[in-house]
Amino acid sequence: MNGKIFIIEDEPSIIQLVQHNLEKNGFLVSSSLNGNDGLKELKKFQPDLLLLDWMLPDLSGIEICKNIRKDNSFKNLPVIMLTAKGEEEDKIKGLDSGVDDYLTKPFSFNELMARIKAVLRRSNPNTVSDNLKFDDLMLDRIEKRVFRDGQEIKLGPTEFRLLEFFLTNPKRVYSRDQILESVWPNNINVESRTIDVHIRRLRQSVNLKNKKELIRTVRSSGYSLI
Amino acid sequence: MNGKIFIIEDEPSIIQLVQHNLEKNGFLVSSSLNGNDGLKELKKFQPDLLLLDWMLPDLSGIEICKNIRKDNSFKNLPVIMLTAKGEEEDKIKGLDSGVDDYLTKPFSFNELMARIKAVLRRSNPNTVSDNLKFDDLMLDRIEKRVFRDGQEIKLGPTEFRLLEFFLTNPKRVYSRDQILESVWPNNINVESRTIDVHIRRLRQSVNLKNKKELIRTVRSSGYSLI
DNA sequence: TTAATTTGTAACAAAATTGTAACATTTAAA
DNA sequence: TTTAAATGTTACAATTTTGTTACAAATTAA
Repeated sequence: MNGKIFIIEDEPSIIQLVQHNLEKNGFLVSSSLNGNDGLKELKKFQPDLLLLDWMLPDLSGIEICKNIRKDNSFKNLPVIMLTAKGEEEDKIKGLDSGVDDYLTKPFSFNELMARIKAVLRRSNPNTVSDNLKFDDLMLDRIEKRVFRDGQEIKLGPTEFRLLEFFLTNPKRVYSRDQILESVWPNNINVESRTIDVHIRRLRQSVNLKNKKELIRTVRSSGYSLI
Repeated sequence: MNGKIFIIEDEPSIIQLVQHNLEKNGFLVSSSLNGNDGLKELKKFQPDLLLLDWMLPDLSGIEICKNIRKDNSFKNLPVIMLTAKGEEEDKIKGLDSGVDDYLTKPFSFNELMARIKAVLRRSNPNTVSDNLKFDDLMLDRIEKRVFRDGQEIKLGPTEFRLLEFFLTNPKRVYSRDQILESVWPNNINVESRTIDVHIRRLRQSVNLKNKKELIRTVRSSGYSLI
């Protein structure tokens, strides 16, 4: 993941949280606490996407947005609007003014990330890559392929989902219940021991010869990547 | 303002000035005058941030920084590097080596304070990671791992829970009944002497050679960390 | 359709963990 | 000092947890 994201938001704690997490995800981030500063900084920063708060101390998000659209170099800058609860009735107005998406506070970072990806994929596919990497392992979510050390590994559907799940939080230990919930369809019921068998299958595929073990067993707790 | 800050800097007058002012601002501060001492003290002190001089009599700031990053319990310790004038061209190198920010001497205390705040603000959301620390011991609840002095210690499930329990209130003495209630599943019944055996096992794992005893026996009362 | 792949479970093997008893050592009190 | 209580230590059998394999049912591809 790469690309530049600019944030105009007057709540420092939100900026902090979002900025930190976006940076962890590989984005370059800059921000302003009010509209006028934001408009100036924006030109310097030349972002690929703008996160814009609805309510700002000086200008409203809408005004900023209209302002931006007047500027030729920002005609196509994607904007995601952040609105506080209770401003919902204005959503349509927001979308009319050239906003690409909106998000109601409070929101989870995952939600935000999903929107950002979706918008960026439309406007600038280069900035989004859905590859999960860990150690010498690489999982391509789009093409549904897995490589270790550059060499492709063939996985069955369940093994793929299992590995994908672990890769979203490598090193973290997941219980069998957590794994079941996240990797198996919501309605289906399988024995928790079934996981052990799939872990075994995943291990067999992933542990190419002369490669170190990738899946750690944590007795009485579950499994994790390592 | 609170938190612990460690300083490695060979100029006593700078240490004095900075330490005094930081303490006035509510920080707990400790320091060393050279790299080797610093690395040792660091482990004992478990700071939330490190101020690191670039030029030291023994190791360079860069070397120390690399050294620190190798240690699992310090992977995310924020570091602010202090460089003397004329070393500016090395700034990028400094940032590459895992430094979070730098400051060129001479600097005003206000400047330093602003950087510290900024860095801590960024790293603090990270500090919510479920790590329990005590002395040179670190327990990662997410990854289910324990480190002493940076070195991993393998524990069985019960030993892990036992240590986790003690770490939530280190130094506090717990009776065998309290330990039983909190560490063992609610329905199960075991002899209170069983705890002694598990304490013994925990001690054996945790007391790496040449390390001081971590678990204290309080006769007729129970056990605690120390 | 047939063939191939994938999936869940049972059954057994292997390994790790656990509780307890028995004995040793330390500590505090008499 | 002697004695009793508390704790340390060790060994071991029972139990729990996980690894592994085989196989039939279900699903998908050919």
